[in-house]
Amino acid sequence: MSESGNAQPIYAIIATNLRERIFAGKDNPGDVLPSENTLCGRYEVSRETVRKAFKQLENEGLIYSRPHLGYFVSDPHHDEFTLTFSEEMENCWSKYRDVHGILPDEEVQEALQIPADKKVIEFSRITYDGDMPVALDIKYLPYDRAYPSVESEIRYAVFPEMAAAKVTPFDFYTKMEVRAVSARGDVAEALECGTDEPLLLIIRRFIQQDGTRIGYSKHYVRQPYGKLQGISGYRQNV
Amino acid sequence: MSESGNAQPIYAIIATNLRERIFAGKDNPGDVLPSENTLCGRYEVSRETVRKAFKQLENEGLIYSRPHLGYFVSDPHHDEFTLTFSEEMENCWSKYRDVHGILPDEEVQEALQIPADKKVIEFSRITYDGDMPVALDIKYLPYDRAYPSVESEIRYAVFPEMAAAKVTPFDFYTKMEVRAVSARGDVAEALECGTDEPLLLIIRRFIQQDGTRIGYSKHYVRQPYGKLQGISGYRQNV
DNA sequence: GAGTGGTCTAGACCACCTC
DNA sequence: AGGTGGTCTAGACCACTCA
Repeated sequence: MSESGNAQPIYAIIATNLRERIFAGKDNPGDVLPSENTLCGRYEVSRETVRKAFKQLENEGLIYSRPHLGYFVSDPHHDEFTLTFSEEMENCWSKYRDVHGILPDEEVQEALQIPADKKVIEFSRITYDGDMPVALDIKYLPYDRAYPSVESEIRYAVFPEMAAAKVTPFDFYTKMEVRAVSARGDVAEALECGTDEPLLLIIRRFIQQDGTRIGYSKHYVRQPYGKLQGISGYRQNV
Repeated sequence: MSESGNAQPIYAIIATNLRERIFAGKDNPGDVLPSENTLCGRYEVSRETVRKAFKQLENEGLIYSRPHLGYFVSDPHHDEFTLTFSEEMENCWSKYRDVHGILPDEEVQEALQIPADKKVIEFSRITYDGDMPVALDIKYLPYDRAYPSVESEIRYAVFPEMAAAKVTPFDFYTKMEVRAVSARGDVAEALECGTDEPLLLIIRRFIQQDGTRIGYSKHYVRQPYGKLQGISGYRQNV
């Protein structure tokens, strides 16, 4: 909030003025805003400068334009959250307990969209806080893709990097799913916790832009570790 | 200037060309892109047109600009997910079982940032699939704020709308937190489920832009209901 | 000093909408 | 026909970086 002189460009000032009206509730979702030419006159600036202000608000999600009609205030998306999830946990260390080729069960066949006779590599990794296991991560990758040949390389890699090894950085995206499950069988054993302890299960599917499945991961986390936090709505940061 | 039904504006063509190079891995994160003037010459267009192409890619998150240095390819954010969460569940109905003023316990005091002697309103709502309870939602609102006076209005409202009743649509945002918990005591009773059944707990804090707390909500969901799904990375939609 | 991106202007033509 | 936003031009000055 440091505005001693006038360091701000004109379009930013116009954008701020419009934004403040929306925040104050003077312009509400669905309302039409002043036209470009109106603001040109009001601020005595060129049209491109006004357009830059509108474009900025549009990028912030506050307004949208309907060609030939005008600019309108958007509906806020209070149900849409942004959150960060990473396998890496602070102050924790992890080790692979198992890396080997297997034939996929039905779940993995579906996730990687491969037939039952196509081998996959299964990576199983446990993360520890001190000597207490807090997370179990099981990954599946199609076998025919050439992953780093040296197994030692693989042992320390986490998933986005593993996927990125064979595709270009922007050529894949990830779908995630969050569930609550009880620790059971293998999982309870690996995490050295009681059956019925509630775990967060984060499932990820790594998908190439052309639809090809390049990875599947199940991440079990004991609580309160691996807390997922997100945020939604417009945050004033401009 | 190529014919053959070219509906796309020039800046979009330039953006597409740059984007395709990035997707193909010809330009990688950290790489510098051609300068504005270089592209002006290459495409024989004005500088503002080239700038529009760069601006679009910047808004897509593919590139960023460093003034006086150039445009660079971004690092992809494969750990950042977008997900949607709403109290409303498909094919389900819900009813409030309790709405009353109480004195906040420590947890609610912290969440709403109010003193122990400040009353809050507690709303407790259960969502059913048929006759089976699948979600319990408990909300807390500061008492001094004038919420819809008619209690019957409140009974059918969900949270973003309730908050929006007293603040303008863009004047608040939401922080969420996801945990796995076991059904216990009141919660198990309300959901008519066994103790130790794993539940997803979604906590939301509704915060005004000036920092004022306007709501706190705990949402317990039996599995596999209320599955949270998200997506990350660049999706080709252009 | 040459090159870069950031801002801004004063025009222009277009397609589409509403009156 | 007059208003709207979408695109585009050919200039301009600035502040900054780098060699």
